[in-house]
Amino acid sequence: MNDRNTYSPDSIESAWQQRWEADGVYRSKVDWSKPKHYALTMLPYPSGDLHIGHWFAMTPSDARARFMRMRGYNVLFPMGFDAFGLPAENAAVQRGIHPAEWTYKNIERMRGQLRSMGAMFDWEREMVSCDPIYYKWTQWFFKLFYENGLAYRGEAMVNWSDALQTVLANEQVIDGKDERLGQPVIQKLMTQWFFKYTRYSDEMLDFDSIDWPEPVRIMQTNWIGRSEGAYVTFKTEAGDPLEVFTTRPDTLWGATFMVLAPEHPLVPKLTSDAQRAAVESYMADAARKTELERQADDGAKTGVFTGGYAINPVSGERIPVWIADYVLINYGTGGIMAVGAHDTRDFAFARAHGLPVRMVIQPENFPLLTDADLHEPILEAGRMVNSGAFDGTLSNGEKGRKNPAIAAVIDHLVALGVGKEAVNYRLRDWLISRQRYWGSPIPAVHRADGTIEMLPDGQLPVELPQDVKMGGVGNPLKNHAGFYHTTDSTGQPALRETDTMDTFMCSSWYHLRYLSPKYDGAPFDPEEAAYWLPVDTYTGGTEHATMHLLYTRWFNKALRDLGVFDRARQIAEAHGRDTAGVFDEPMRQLRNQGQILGGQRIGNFIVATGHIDNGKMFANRIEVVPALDDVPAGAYAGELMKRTENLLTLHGTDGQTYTVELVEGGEVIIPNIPGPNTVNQLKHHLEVERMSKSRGNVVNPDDLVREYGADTVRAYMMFAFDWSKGGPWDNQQIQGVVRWLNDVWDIAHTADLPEVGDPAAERQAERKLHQIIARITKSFELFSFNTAVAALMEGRNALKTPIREGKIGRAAFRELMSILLRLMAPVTPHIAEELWTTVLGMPYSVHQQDWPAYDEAKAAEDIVPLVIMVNGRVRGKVEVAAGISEADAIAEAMKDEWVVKSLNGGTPKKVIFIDGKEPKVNVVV
RNA sequence: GGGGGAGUGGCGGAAUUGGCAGACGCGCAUGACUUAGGAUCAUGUCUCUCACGAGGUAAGGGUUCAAGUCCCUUCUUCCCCA
Repeated sequence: MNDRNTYSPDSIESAWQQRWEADGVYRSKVDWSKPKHYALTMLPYPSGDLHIGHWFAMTPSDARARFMRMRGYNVLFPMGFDAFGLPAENAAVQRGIHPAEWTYKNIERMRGQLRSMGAMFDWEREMVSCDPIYYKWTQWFFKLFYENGLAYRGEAMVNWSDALQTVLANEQVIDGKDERLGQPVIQKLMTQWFFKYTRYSDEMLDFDSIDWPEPVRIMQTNWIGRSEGAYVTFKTEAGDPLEVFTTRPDTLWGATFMVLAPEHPLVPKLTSDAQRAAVESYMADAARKTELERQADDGAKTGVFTGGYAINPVSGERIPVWIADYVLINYGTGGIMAVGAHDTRDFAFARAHGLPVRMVIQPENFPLLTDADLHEPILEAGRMVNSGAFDGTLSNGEKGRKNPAIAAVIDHLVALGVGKEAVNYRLRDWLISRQRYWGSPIPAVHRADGTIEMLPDGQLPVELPQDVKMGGVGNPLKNHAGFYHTTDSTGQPALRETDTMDTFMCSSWYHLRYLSPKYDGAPFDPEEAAYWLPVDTYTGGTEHATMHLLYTRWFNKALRDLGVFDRARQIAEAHGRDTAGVFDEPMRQLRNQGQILGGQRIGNFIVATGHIDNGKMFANRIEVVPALDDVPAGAYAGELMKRTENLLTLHGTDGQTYTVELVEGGEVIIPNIPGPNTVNQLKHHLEVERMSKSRGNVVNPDDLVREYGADTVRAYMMFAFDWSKGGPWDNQQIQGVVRWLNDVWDIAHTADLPEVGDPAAERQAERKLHQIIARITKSFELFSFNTAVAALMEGRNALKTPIREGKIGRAAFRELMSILLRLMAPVTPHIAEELWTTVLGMPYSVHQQDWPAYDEAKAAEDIVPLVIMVNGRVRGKVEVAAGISEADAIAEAMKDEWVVKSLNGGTPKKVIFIDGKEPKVNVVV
């Protein structure tokens, strides 16, 4: 046995990787004679190490790109790095290393790890978003948008830390305090850069031309949040106009109060002297809350009466005006008319503050209730009541003008000059400013007279200065005199813009830079774009459904309208390609993979104290401790496995699982986070989480590759999970993949093949392999990678025994192996190449071969089982010739013992024949 | 609070349009390989039943010749967003 050639991945994998690279096997070049396929997978952030989640996302995408290539497409499958962002700055602060140095070191390391996957990435097309040759064009796009009215300056709330004199990202704020010093963070209005995201709202709601998953389309649709309705202008008692947007103008007569955002400009004027103290105190509280906290619905809505009143423009009724922080100033008009009887939130607010409600829509067969009798809002369709001349008008539950009541009221508002029909969007403009160092600078200067000037193209890129001090107080770019103080185009002193761009800006166009990463005449070479665009298949996680994927669609539409694709379009048309709609969307097909979750996190423990009831701990104190040394008697202690709402699951040192519920008002103590915490806070620190470096909960793919080889890890990633779902990591069944590849290796090395085999066995093996060609092809088309690998294993099963028994002859063996190895090539590229080229001596490279042709005749079965059912239950099976006729099948079934017995001499009520590869007869008695 | 998924053996998971539930694996059991076995091979492995058979896809109800798949109610759970 020792002299047998055993499969050892290390001895072949890196050698093949080097050879493929040297031979340029995966170089993708424009070739108008072939159909193209641009396969794109979301690029990684260079956090330091590739984790198993990257393998899970990328290796199936790679396998599919390889499959497309074997099917005759010219495939582009590039890779790069989304390299700007906060973690690099954090590393700089914590370790005193420059963000650029940290980032490039990580990139270097991750390139090596990515190569170890054996993916078909074309490395000559790599892009790095923090490289000046990349961000030069990010800046160029910014300028283009600015010059065409798509970029503007506006005000927005930021998290401001007085102690650090800087703006913080949401994730740097924990429970209202900054994560570095634990000092308070407040909300502050600042002037910042925006893109006119809402410009394409309606177009982005149209998904007809793209094949994207339904959940993503729904999420984007909700995110954009188009609502049809009307603007209605109320008046304050002082006569100031007070405009609100409503989707329900048909309920205008039921508006019994109004609610404004605390920041609304009319609030000071509306506020009565009696209410002034309460209003001002409420406004101060609101300023301390983040937008997220303000919107969080805790049931009891807070709010304060201003003491002022407004006049309802249709009824003339005088109604009170309140302020509440759930109404946001930068949303809609910053105020709402409240109809408690027909809106859930307004109803809750009215009941919480003792405000009146009035029913103005009466559903059919429903009583007309008074304020006191209304126990919940009425959301159904009905007829208008209590609405003057409009009583009886049908409100059919539709939105906008399709609703007769809404249409009638809008017409009335227009006639009175107090309102107009309007469409409102939940979507707000894209705030792209970041008050951070590690991002692309904005190529603008502020002149002394307050005007803004963009730098000429020749001066791009504005490079980030290298000699900055990170981690101090204030903005490093403002503190850098040489960067901050500059001159304008006329040589006058000016201040450079110190905001940098949101990294979503960088990732909105990276798929274009892959086309020609070194090209200097434009963001991309139009010759390349003409051939490759758009992206045909984009793969990545659902977490990007509403942010990145919507930004990149917006970006693409803006570029299209600004003529950036014009040259590419001309070139494509010159090659006879139909370009209708081609440049409207960046990615034609999108598919999402799920997430690989980590196992238990090691190193953090919890001690919970309280009372135990029925085995469950109701804790009034939960403490995070470094070790379980001194556990008080009666406490539950262990590692945190899981958290849902306020329920924790602990894994005790005794192996038991404990359930802990935090009681109302119970305290949570986490050493790193001072002050009172909630169970939610534990999430940041302990929970079973997404695998990512920052959470310190990592299965290292390098170790797996060292132990099993890249092919095994690739195949396992594809085999062990439903790709669209993901799941908790577990390497239990990797052994099955190891056995499979060992078997294939041994099969390929079979030494003593007979010259002539057993024809029946050969035919059976051929049939099976042709069946799996069809199944694997289908699986790849559907991104169903686990069934593809399962079918490949069946291929092994079909060959293993007959070959060992000497029933497969030399010629048949070669043919069968040629099919199996080509089918395996996308999944396990190294072993497939080794066996194909070196062991069997077929023409290099297996990756440049055609996908095996499916022959239906070869796949066909001669004999199939006929399933005989009585009343839908299987009662018998007989072997019949494939393609049996309905009459013959029924005749066969009628002979069946069960059928005869069940009929008991009578005739069947009904006989159903189901044709197909496996025919069935159902006899109903 | 809003939105989107998902519930199938001990485990991961299969199952176009409704058409033999449990493919392919893991694990486990028994046996073989003259010792051992984290190797390999063979057989078995949804549950109950000696068996004939019966039941079974979170729970309950419905449609159908036929339901994991369609409809209604309930429960559990994950993710995203605010």
